[in-house]
Amino acid sequence: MFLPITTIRERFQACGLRPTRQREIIYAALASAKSHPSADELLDLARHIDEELSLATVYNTLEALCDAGLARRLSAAGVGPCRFDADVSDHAHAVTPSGEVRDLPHDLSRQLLDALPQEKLDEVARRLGVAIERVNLQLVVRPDQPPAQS
Amino acid sequence: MFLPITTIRERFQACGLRPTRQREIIYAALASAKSHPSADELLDLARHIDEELSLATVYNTLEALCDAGLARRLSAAGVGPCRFDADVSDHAHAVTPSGEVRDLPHDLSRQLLDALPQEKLDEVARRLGVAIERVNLQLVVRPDQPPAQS
DNA sequence: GTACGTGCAAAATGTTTGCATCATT
DNA sequence: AATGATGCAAACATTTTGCACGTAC
Repeated sequence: MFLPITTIRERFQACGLRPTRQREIIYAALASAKSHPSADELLDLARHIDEELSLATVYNTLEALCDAGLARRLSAAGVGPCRFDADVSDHAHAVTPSGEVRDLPHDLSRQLLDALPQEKLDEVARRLGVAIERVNLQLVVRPDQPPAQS
Repeated sequence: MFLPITTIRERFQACGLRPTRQREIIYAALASAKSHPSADELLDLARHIDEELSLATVYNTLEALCDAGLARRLSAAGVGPCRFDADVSDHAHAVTPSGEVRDLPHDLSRQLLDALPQEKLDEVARRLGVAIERVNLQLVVRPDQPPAQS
């Protein structure tokens, strides 16, 4: 469930991040969360372990993690608070109108992302005069099952 | 440059939106903007025409437009204010780390989106138990830098 | 006339910052 | 010891809301 503390420290060291207790707790909580928590939700999770943790530290830590490449900011349809993901591998998301974000099954993420022709991405880069850092694929979805209410 | 007022009114009527002066101005400004303005930027644009327009009306109108399907909310990398787009056709965006959003050339948008295999999207819908409303494709880019040599 | 839209200000929400203190190097 | 992180509160940025008034139907 939780990443071993040694793994966390190795990753921090590799990025030059100081391994403070708070950062370790926040990163462990983010990495173990199946959802993509907001800073606020992450504070709740992390406070199960350290009652004294502050929201400012959560924000500071998330920024440090994103800068270091250990986490990513997710833009959930432009509504609600920003969400975070400790899985920095290329993968696609399903977002609901209400701002929930779920991972796609990893094999499908891969198949969809691999379907994008590299030469077209290169052409975009050339025509816009930019370098493409990564591809962000979101499927905007709505639940199939009607909520038994009229 | 600007949509004819008759076109705007037709669209509003088709959606059941009351054609108020403010809404017409805001929609015309949004539709004519090549960028993807935030509510605040849109207020600046629209105030060239109506000095009295309020930010609350801009937000209310943008929500009405999005609900009516005449505009879309863009999630610009999770930073800064929400951005809006009056082009509701399927197209991809390039987003910079600073939160700027540009359209991809329309032909490339189309080619990239068409490359996603429909049967894989169907499989996602089936496996997640959702309906896919649309596909959101963003290329995270950074301005070109001199090519590195190896 | 009724229902809905507008404008203002205030509130709510989400995020960043200044600063004294504390921990890691 | 020096540098950088934490926690608190206050500031800041963004968006929503309550309400009196105005406008479209």
